[in-house]
Amino acid sequence: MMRPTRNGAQLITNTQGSAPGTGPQPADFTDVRATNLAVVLRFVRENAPCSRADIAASTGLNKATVSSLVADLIDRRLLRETGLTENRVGRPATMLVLDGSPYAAVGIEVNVDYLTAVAVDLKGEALLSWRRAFPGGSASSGQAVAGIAGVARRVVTRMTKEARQVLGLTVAVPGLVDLNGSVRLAPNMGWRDVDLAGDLAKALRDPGFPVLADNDANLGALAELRFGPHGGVRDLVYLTGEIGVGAGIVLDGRLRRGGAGFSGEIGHIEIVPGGPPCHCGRRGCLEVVAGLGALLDRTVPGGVSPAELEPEIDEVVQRAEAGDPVVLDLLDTLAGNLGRGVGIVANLLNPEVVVLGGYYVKLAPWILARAEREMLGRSLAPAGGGCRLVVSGLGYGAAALGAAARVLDSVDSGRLPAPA
Amino acid sequence: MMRPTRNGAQLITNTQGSAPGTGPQPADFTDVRATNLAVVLRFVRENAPCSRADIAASTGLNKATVSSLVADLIDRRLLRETGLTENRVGRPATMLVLDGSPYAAVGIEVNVDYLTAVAVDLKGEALLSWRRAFPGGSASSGQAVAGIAGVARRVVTRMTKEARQVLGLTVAVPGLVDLNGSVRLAPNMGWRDVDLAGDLAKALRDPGFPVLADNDANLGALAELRFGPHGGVRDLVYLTGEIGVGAGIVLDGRLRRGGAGFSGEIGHIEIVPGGPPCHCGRRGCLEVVAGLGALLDRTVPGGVSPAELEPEIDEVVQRAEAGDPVVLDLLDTLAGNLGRGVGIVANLLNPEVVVLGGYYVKLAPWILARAEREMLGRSLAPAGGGCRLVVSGLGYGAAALGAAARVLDSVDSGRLPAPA
DNA sequence: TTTGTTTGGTCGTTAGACGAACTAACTCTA
DNA sequence: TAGAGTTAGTTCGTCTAACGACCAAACAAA
Repeated sequence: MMRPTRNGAQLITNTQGSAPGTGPQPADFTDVRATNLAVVLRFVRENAPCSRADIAASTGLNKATVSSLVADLIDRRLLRETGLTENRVGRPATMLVLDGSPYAAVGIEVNVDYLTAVAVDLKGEALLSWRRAFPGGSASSGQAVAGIAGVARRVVTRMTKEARQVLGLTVAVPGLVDLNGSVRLAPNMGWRDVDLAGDLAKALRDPGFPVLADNDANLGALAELRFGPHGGVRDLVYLTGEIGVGAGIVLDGRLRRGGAGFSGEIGHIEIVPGGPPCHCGRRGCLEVVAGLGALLDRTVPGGVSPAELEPEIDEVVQRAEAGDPVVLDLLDTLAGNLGRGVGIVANLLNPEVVVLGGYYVKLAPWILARAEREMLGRSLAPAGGGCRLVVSGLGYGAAALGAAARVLDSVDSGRLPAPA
Repeated sequence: MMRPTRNGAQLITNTQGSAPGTGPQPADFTDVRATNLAVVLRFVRENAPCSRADIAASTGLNKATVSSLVADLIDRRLLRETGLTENRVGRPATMLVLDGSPYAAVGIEVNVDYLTAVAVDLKGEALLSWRRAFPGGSASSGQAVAGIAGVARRVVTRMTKEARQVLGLTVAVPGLVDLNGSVRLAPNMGWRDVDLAGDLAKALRDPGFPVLADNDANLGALAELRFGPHGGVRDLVYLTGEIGVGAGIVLDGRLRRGGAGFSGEIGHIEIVPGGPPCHCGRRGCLEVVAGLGALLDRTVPGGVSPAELEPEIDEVVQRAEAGDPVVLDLLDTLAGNLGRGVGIVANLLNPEVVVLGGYYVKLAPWILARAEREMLGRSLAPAGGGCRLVVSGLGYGAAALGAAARVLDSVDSGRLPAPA
């Protein structure tokens, strides 16, 4: 019998952020139930299709308990029985899968020039993926919120038409977002102190599901954790590669936002003292020596316009492919500077993986190796403390996907929809 | 009635590190009990003396439950009733306090030139504090382990004479310590791949209590969290100020060690590109531009010997007090570089507090203000995202104290001693 | 003394995990 | 084709431990 060891002391802890200073909350039976429901749900997510017996064997829960938990989850329409049975000796098992049809999790990513909306089902499979131009940089924050609300409403009605209940909506923003979902500073958007989560909830008039906002890098990290090929990784850092550079930090399996929610601002760490000026007022920030703005400023005549970012990057890629020495040299320098930033992360946080996202993905063939060398050479721990530098496979919508993942995470953490 | 709100979803999670890849463990009643015992224990620690009724009112636990939990904790000799009653209307309360007499938590800090051993009771009050010369830098690791074991044995027999049961022993080491308590690299000690926790447990021959090892900066952070004046802070970074500089990172109330346990190696982040060479083979590391070695190299003729660190620092302090412009200038430069390092931490992790420990404490009058200015000027978030730079009040034994705190933490997390 | 207030304990209830026994449904073997 | 063996899932009783209600004890104030 391969009963898994339960390693001693466990504590019941708040999964959602609790008020600071509040001690750990006591536990009662409903917490046990919620915990075990979440355990079963996550197990099925990772091992579907599987039988009740599989769950009992792997989690260590009693068979009877598993049956009860599964019945509860089926009541809540989170799981579904498939008629399928395995073809082995003994009584055939009724297999369980996540029920993909009744629910949707919605994520929206806003940026200077575009807006991405995605909806996924419980399994994480895409139900909808929109990308449209969005004057985030030029509109007032009020107009922007109205625009986001409009898109959100259309997504919700679409989901409702498909008979899906929306479990939640999260918005990803490139900027400082506090723990209440209020945008405190988004330089590229020109926002300051915009209560995005609150205003959006108001604009949606009691939507019946939680509305959250978070930093795009944080949500990118969540997307990698859930949808990326990083099985079992609990310490991961995601780097956005847009005009700005931000980091999403996952340690011990959860996003770490810092005291005010402003962690991950790697873009304004000084990498080259006395280097080129940054719009933040300082010099030599990672963003200006390893961000895309700097690269394009020097390769594209006439400077960068956010709306033209995509074709401009493509031009850089083409010139790199053609062997243009100027571009190759610029990319190599960028890679070196990026590697120095990654080295700082590796030394300070010792993650298992650092994932490069955004436009870094397209540039990876020319920057990944150099940046990784640089990181390894700067890490005190041998072999970088086991840190790998990899490229995201999620494409541009990573933050939007992560915003949807944020909703699924809260379900996985025990916020289950009520039974029918 | 001021019943505290329990905010919805809670999950039972492993408090001790679980095997990577292992999903969250399911919960049962014993977990609820362990959680609530720990809640009561912590409440009494923070609010002693207090009555059962106080506990029930503040934690939200039922009075009957509190009575049962308290009885259990008294059985385990963790709590004690004092005859004291409050002089108010109504029936007088029997007050509860932590029982300081039956247990001891032991922490040992080894360093290049000295060794510190402390023992504290459940309340965190010092029972013993030894500091002695220790040839950590020159002895072989085997000899060092034997020496540490000798000290540990003497501490344990001393505690046994006082009729105290030792709850655990933790050793703080300046270097990379993996999650199993094995020292992978300690340059200043000349150690590599020394299974300190294991070897020490062997040398103590089945001591009957857990033996752990961890990085000195990590444990310094724990000491600040428990014994420092940072009430309710959940995001804190501690910086050691020895020959090397290390960081201990606490996020969301717990130490974050990274994937392999090597987080916090801030000392070898490049602060001054092309700066002075570091013993690690690179240049311009924080350690050489903001560490004490660099300072002393330039103020004390003939270089630094670890054994003479203390008097040499004192000399620097005297010269600074006397207004020596050379020393003041060096200190200002050091403070600037240190502030750049702290700025990196503030941008990346957004802690509420960064605590300067070790010899930085003595130098604080000349470095704190400049370093904080530098940090604030480099933080993207307004006002440093709320980050404060402060000086430790714990003195040199911080890591040893933190090592003992590590033991108390494991008690607070539910690893209670068995009832008599 | 009486009345009110607070403490802390007892008792019965309840949620929910667990273990054992049982039934169901299949494959394999003789 | 008839067991025998094997695995799946359910039922039922047990047990742990939190909870709510009630109660006695012990004091202050009137």
